[in-house]
Amino acid sequence: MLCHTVKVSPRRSNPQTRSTLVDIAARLLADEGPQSLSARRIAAEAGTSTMAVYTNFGGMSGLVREMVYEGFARLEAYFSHVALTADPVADMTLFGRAYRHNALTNPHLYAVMFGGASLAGFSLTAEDRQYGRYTLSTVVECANRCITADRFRTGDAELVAHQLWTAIHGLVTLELGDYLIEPCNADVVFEAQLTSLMVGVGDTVESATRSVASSRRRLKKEVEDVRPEPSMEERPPRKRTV
Amino acid sequence: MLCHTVKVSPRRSNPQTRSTLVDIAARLLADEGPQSLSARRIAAEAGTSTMAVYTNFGGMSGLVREMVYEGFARLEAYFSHVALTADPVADMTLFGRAYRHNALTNPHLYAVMFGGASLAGFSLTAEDRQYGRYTLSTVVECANRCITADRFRTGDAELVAHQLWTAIHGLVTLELGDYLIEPCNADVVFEAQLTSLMVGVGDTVESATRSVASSRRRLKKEVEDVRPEPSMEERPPRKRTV
DNA sequence: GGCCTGGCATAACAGCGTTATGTAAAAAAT
DNA sequence: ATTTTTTACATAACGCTGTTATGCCAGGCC
Repeated sequence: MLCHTVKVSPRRSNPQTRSTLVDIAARLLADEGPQSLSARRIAAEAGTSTMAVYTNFGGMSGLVREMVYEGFARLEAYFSHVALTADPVADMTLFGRAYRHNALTNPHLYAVMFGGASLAGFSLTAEDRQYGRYTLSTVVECANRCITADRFRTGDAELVAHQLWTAIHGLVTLELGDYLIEPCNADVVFEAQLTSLMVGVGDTVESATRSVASSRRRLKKEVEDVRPEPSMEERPPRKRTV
Repeated sequence: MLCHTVKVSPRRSNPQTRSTLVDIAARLLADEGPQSLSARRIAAEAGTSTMAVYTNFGGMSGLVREMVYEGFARLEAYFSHVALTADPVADMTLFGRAYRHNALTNPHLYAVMFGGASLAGFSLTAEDRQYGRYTLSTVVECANRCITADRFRTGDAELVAHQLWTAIHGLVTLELGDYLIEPCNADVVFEAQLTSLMVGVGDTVESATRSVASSRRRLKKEVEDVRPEPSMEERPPRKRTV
């Protein structure tokens, strides 16, 4: 008979091991790039064997997926600190700034999340992408507020959100790829693009310019100062094996 | 040694070997994706040893770089078939369509060129990126024509070109990453984005809509029907061993 | 107490990019 | 025409990768 298999729990995995592995992997990815992210390296720094990666995550792909979820959570955390003000277009452009800030803060992770960078044979599943797409719902709501405030022309908030998302994503991707240099450096293109995007979907040049300037002023306090709080669980102090 | 198979080994730089390797590598990348692109696999399919990759390209990075240049040339070939008409905005949006068409036709190659996908430890040099950025000059010229025709507001053609490039690039990247699904599929977002982008940099909604529709009609004849001519050298007939 | 079960260490396997070495053929020099 | 030099390529090895088969042994259950 196929298993009503059982909840006998003989030996629980060390709860520290799992988070330690993710922690180290994230640090390696951030500090030394995707090339240095190997099961052996991670295991060595964690003081375990490579098997820990397989019992905890089923392989390197599982560990990378864990980090991707962490990355989505971090992006959402930034978004959650964007205040909803009486100027929805300023809020919208601040979402754009938050998106870019998150990408520049975790460039390698961002490349795995959205850039299609294949890390150790890892590739996103449809479910993973749905997770990522879900983050957009905040932006869709903001687009709705822009429409009801008569700042945006179109009635399709989801479509507008996708247009803004893809545009900002492209800028960020090329910025991370060192494609944007003087005189059209990333900052210049980004600021111009924010205004153009708002105008493109219906705002006037004057209003858009004002809102973009307003969001620039709000950036530091509402986004950059956000501390990356421990997202999944409390980070236990690093385990040191002798 | 009883190597009775082939006698085809002129010692001075067999001209066939080099192009055969690039040819096979390109086919592997296109048909089976980046994972299948290994020196051993390429050498096996070419009937040579892996050393051929090193004497001809200095390593896998060199071979990948060769393919990237080929990819740039192909994009430029598409661009060169965009006619310069009396409607510069229609021309401009046709450049956008050509850009997207090129990316969808060579998705894996495009990912290496612009997406920052690291293939076998390959990464673009500043020179490589300059090569890629050079392709933009055609778009900059077109932006200039849009400005002098009073269709675009801003005076900085290079900046406008960068805005359009990054926006379209982002859409294409997310499309290739399967992030754009119903109801906001890639086609829907792309068409809406083309119009919005033109409006964003100064065109009126009516003119932009007309020009976008015009470029849609021109797409097949001026872009999709372009045949990928042999770019680097004449492709010799594939050499068959045994 | 003894079960088991499952986390993890050890070691092996297949594959990767790369390189040291050897060979033989083409080009150059005689 | 012969010798010398050059160099493309084959072979095999090195160190690396992700993954897995095996075995030990620490725990929660009986």
